[in-house]
Amino acid sequence: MPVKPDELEFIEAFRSGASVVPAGGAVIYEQKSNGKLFTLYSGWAFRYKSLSDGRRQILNFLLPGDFVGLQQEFSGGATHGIEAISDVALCVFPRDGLWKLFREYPSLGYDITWLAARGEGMVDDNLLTVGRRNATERAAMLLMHLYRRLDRIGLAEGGSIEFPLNQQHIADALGLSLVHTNKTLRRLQQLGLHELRNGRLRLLNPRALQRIADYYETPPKEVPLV
Amino acid sequence: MPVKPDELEFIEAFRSGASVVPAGGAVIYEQKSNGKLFTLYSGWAFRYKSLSDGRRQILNFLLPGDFVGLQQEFSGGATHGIEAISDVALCVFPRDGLWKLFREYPSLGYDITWLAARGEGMVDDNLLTVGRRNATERAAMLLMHLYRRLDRIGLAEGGSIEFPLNQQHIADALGLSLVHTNKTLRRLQQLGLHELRNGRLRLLNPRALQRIADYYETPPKEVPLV
DNA sequence: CGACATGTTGAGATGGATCAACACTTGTGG
DNA sequence: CCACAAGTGTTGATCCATCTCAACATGTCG
Repeated sequence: MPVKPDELEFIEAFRSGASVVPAGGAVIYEQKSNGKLFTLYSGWAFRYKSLSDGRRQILNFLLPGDFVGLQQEFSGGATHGIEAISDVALCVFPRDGLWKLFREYPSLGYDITWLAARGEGMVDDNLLTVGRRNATERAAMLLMHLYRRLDRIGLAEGGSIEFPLNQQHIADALGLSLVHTNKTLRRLQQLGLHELRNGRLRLLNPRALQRIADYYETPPKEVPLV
Repeated sequence: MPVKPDELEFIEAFRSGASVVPAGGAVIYEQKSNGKLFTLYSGWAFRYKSLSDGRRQILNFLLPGDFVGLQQEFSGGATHGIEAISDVALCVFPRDGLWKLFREYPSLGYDITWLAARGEGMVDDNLLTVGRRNATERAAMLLMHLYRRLDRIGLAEGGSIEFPLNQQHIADALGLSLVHTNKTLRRLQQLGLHELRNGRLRLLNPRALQRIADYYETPPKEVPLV
């Protein structure tokens, strides 16, 4: 979506810098929040929460254009971590400038709210998946969902996308064990529904996948960029 | 939290009216969004999503002071329903006035973003619960969580709260079957951890419940009211 | 009184967890 | 160059938490 020049200027001034986090590194730690807001420029990351005995749940995946950090800002202590999956480039904003942004550029505040609401919508979807879909449906859901998101931001090339997740990531996102995740993915692959090789994902039968997942395309909407 | 008089005035003008929905009624339907935003004045409700074969997942419970409708506003079609549990009183805002609100009263826009982010934080918690906690832990979590929320808004009286949920609601919130939910709650009750009678919930051993759920109090934060 | 929603309990079935190997790749140091 | 450790993916065997099916109890409301 287009941004007005003066807004862009303010964003430039607002941001406190860019930053790069290597694959596997922590963008923010689960315990202590660091007072920052981020926009993801490139690479993959994920938000997660974990229990004290180590069980971990991935809340959602972050792709280029995604905005994060608001929950940290507003929810008291109950917080989440963010970890890079591939090398990641970030635009960093100081959190305490947020109010100034709302006051001086309400349109940007509106966009940020938009992005936050969209993020919540994605977590809603994941909660439905984890709460009510079985393992096969969950896996199909994940593949469809990620492919569509990448496709929508123009990162699908020749019917396949970069796919840097390992099976542990997938298991933690779907609320399944690692072993069962492996067996489930394997089954889908042997049914010829998808192909996962050399870090790229190709959907061989998207129609079947969306039917299994009971997950149908919704009309795309323009997304603002902050 | 205090609201400035002129803000209050704008809110009064902004809202398109109050509304009442009887217990069991739909506030908004899952399929068609109705272009409205709500603040819950009194009563209990819940947001949910369901699969086409009827499996249903409750995303979160809505209590007095909660604000809803943003996800509808921003996410394309993928939407949720809202249903009243007890009789519910609502303050209704027209959705298309939202931009005007951001522009003219950035502080209110900021508050709304706050509330939206807080809502997302709650869904994050539920996703961790459903994805990684077992049945006993989930039930303990739900009881603690709801008790604390009611307590924080001053609706706990004499160590107990109103509790209008039936076991089907609890099952749909926890991602469990109805039967297993019943057995799990029964076990907790027989261990003397809580008491559930005449539509009221009393926590007899909150320390044990929070230990089971691995869910500890976070420092409360002031919440804006819109 | 019967119809209906809700809660309770038992028996049996099963999807997914856990445990245990093993294969393959990559990077590291000797 | 090889030896080795570490990370990742794969597969089989077994276990158990939860689901499903089925029955019955209770209360409410017409």
